[in-house]
Amino acid sequence: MVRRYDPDRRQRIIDAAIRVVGAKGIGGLSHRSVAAEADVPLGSTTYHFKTLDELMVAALRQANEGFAKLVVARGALDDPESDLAAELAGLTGEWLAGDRTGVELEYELYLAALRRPALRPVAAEWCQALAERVAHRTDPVTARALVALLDGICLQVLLTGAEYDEEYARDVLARVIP
Amino acid sequence: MVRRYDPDRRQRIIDAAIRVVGAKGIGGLSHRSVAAEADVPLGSTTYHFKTLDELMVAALRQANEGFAKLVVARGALDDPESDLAAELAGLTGEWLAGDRTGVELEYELYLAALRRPALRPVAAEWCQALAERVAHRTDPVTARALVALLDGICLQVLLTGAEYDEEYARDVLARVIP
DNA sequence: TATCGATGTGTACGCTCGTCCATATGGGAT
DNA sequence: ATCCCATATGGACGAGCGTACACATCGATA
Repeated sequence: MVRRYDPDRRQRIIDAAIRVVGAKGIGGLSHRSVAAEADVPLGSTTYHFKTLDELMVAALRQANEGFAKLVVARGALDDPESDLAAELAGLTGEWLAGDRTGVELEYELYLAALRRPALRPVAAEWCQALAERVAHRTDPVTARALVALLDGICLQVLLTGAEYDEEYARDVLARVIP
Repeated sequence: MVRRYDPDRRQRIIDAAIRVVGAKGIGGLSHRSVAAEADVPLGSTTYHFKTLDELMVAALRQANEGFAKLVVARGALDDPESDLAAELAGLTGEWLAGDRTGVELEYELYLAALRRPALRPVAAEWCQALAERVAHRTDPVTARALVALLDGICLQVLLTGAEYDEEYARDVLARVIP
């Protein structure tokens, strides 16, 4: 009963949900775990998000924006003269080098989307947004392939625990570009 | 109390687990759901598989063999004169065209392994087995890239619900091969 | 045939979960 | 100043869960 008026409650719940997914995975996401992480009563999470899907969509959509911000902040893909393969490889390297939470969360989204139709649009948004951005520098078919290859490379890194090899990534990405 | 002696009990439980994962996803896998699917009492699943991880590993490892069988049955990747990109694209097409259960299960495994260390080796087995097989026809670096690209393409198909475009796959795969 | 260990069975415990709801509160519209 | 409704709260409910355990059964071995 400490905080009866809390205008940012909803946002804080979303932030807490992202932390929970980062720490315990999507499987660990529950109204209760989020409520505890956000330090709000259970009823508060169920009030703002009637269903778990609703909460997941909100959290993962916000997480997507995090990656988009990295792209913009890096100014990547803007310079038409730059080496596209190197840009993508570097961008991915930066992404993987930073807080892995965001990366893992992104691919957990993929997993969840396979089974939860509610998440499909969010997953589609993410890869389409990147593909469209890349398409400015090449043709749509190549852009799609580049995104697919990057997905595969990231997955291999996450699954095998191997170091991300930026040079390797740049090399094989370059092969895809006609 | 119908069947007191049941030598194939363990195998039937594994088969049931695969069906459960196919139908409800890894999240729907539980001792109870598998017991119901296999038509055995709860205690039977906990007897043969002390933990859920143990059951999942057994089920997913068996599922992996399914794909390997497809590769062998098709005789793919054997003829050194054939078009490697076309072989891979065709193999993937056949895989995606058949019972989607196996495909979805494979990627659920992939992504579940992100959070469950027990599954990492099984996931690694799968992609390494394919990569090694492909490596017979090209160099290891290229093989790894081909597998990554295939993973990305499959994910895009599964997530967007789009048709698998074998021609497109063959094209971009060919670009990766030096 | 007697015995033993592997296998099968049923149940119970304690936990977390999603969901729902009656009630309290207070900011903003009137 | 008053009232209304969005917001906040805490608890209750039933379901499903993993796990553990005592007991039953049976094949194999001695």
